[in-house]
Amino acid sequence: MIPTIKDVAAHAGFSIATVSRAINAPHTVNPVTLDKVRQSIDALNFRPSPLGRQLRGERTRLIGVILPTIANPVFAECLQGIDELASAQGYRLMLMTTQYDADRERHAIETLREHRVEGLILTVADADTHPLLDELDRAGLLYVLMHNDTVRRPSVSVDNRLAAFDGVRMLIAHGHRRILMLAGSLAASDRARQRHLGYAQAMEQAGLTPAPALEVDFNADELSPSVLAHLTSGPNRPTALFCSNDLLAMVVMRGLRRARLQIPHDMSILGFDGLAMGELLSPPLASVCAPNREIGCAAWQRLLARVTGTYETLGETSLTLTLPHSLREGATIAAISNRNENSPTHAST
Amino acid sequence: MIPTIKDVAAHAGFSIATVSRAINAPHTVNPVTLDKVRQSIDALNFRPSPLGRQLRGERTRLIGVILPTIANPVFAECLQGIDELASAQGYRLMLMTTQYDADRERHAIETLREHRVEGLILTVADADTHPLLDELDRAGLLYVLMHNDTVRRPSVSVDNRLAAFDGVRMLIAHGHRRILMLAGSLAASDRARQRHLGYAQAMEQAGLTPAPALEVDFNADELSPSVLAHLTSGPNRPTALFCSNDLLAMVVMRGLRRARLQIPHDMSILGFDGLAMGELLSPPLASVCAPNREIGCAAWQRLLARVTGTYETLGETSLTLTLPHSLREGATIAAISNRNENSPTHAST
DNA sequence: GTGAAAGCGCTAACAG
DNA sequence: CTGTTAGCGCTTTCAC
Repeated sequence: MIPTIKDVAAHAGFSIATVSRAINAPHTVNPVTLDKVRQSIDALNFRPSPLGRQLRGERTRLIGVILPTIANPVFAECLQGIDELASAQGYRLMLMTTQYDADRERHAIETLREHRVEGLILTVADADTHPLLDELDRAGLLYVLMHNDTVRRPSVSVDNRLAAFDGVRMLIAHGHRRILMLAGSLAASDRARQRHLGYAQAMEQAGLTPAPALEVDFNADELSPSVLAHLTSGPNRPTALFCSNDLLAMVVMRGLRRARLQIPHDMSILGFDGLAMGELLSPPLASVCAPNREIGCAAWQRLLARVTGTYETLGETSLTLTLPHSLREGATIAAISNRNENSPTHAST
Repeated sequence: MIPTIKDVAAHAGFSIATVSRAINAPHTVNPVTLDKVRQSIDALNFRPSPLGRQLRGERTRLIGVILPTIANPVFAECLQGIDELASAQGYRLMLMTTQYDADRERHAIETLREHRVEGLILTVADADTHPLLDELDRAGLLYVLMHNDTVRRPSVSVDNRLAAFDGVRMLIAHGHRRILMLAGSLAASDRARQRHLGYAQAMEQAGLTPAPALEVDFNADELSPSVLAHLTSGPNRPTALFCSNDLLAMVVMRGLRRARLQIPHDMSILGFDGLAMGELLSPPLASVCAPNREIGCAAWQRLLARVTGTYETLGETSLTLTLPHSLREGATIAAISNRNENSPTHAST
């Protein structure tokens, strides 16, 4: 059905070796022959099978991508960056998602290794303590992490601690003093830790007391009563929330609205990620922005450099690449004045 | 580096054939032998190379997925559905995006064919007139379309015409009479056409005059002056907008807000797609909802059924599968009363 | 400049 | 029950 090199050889009246050469080393074959072979190739619409090549020990031009989920646009944005460069450079992507599940991560890596991917671009929960990454190191399978905040492994990320620090300082600059950090419930990720660290440092620098991150169930329709109590009751209720990612911020905002709190009047919100979509919200979501697409692109470039052995020419010495973050001052942050901070709308209705 | 079946054979002291049998037909080999072989497999951490199998003419267990983009969550949601079933059933996904570009579509299909994918799941702009799909038919490469609205080719979709019809009737039921449809600028897609048809039918059935779809530049930060003029000026300005997809609706809403229009007070908005994210917006986006994830799942099932030749057992006779749509009555739609519909906020300020 | 042949990892006859 | 062998599509010596 699909023509093979044999069919071309037969059609052109030459051996398969000549056809192969015509494809891979045109200058080594007689121009007349070359022309005939090329005509046969066109006539049969032949494309060499990567399978044959791969088996022969050639490069597979296959890169594995392992992401927690693509439901979160952060990862979709990274993937866009990777995909763009990959397809432009003639590489294929094999995609697997894990939902942060260790079994699925293991399975994904195994599967992709079987397929002889030349390298892996991935995001895991916690890079430093991830046993599978040690295995990859041992097995010599090249990889680059995205968003994982580690200095021990090849990775591309923002400085999560510093970025969170800057974000929370912005909240403080707007007059907020009681600021709480919210995190997803399965959030034992390295970056969530770093972000909390940055939060704590910003608080302490301003003479404020940081609190542990409050865990929020990502998938629930409403905020849990206990969380809601934390956020709304008492004179010590927070005036601003720093959410460990934008999607969480959106979920939290919905929960607050349902509890009749107005944003930003009754509560300011700062997210993290800088989802493109955040700018479309009303009010536009303030966020600590990571250049997600660029992170994908950079991860690709670094992986490819290592795969092709041209890593040194990149002029990079360190294992990790830290891309600059930025702050999006969306309208979900209100400046606060001391006199009205304790009288939320819902209390007065 | 990576162990082959030979290494296992040598390690276990049997022939490669026995090893192969131990893997693929354990019952045909002596239990004692089987045990030894399995120990060697574990010891060497051997996993059979799909390459060898594929080359041998076995099934590749590889499915190609071609999407316009993953920046639009509609497609990300579909992909989630596909991925979930695929990985559960031991298939691998090869993903390529096209941005609706014909060259990239061609290239994606070629590439995936070279890799001997067993089938293709894809979304194109216009399925009926797409020459590449005819080629696939001719070449015997199985595929299933998602979201494309056609009866001529295997596809899974909602009834876009009917869904739009229902959506616009909802707008009419809320008292709207001047309803405009907005579409993305490169929107010569089959589903956009069907959605406009549904819009037009709903309008006519209510004795109203449908207008051609107004094209909006998706990527611009602001709505163009000419579009804005259409939407805001004169006594005949629309009171409701039917946007051909949710992302467009979000862009349009931002544009309207920047023009100082309040939603839904000054303008009601209805989207199409039912993005999960829409419910997180404020106000929650009203939308004609397609079950995107289920569309992905169904496309997978149908493709797999055709690939494995069990299509008949699905009990389906028609080429296309139409999944039910639903209406999400978000707060972006206001009921309208005739007396105030001509005095938008911005005119009175 | 071209062809014959080996071999990549694996499965499937076919022998024994 | 197990081993030998051919061959999947391709590249690459090695002869000619």
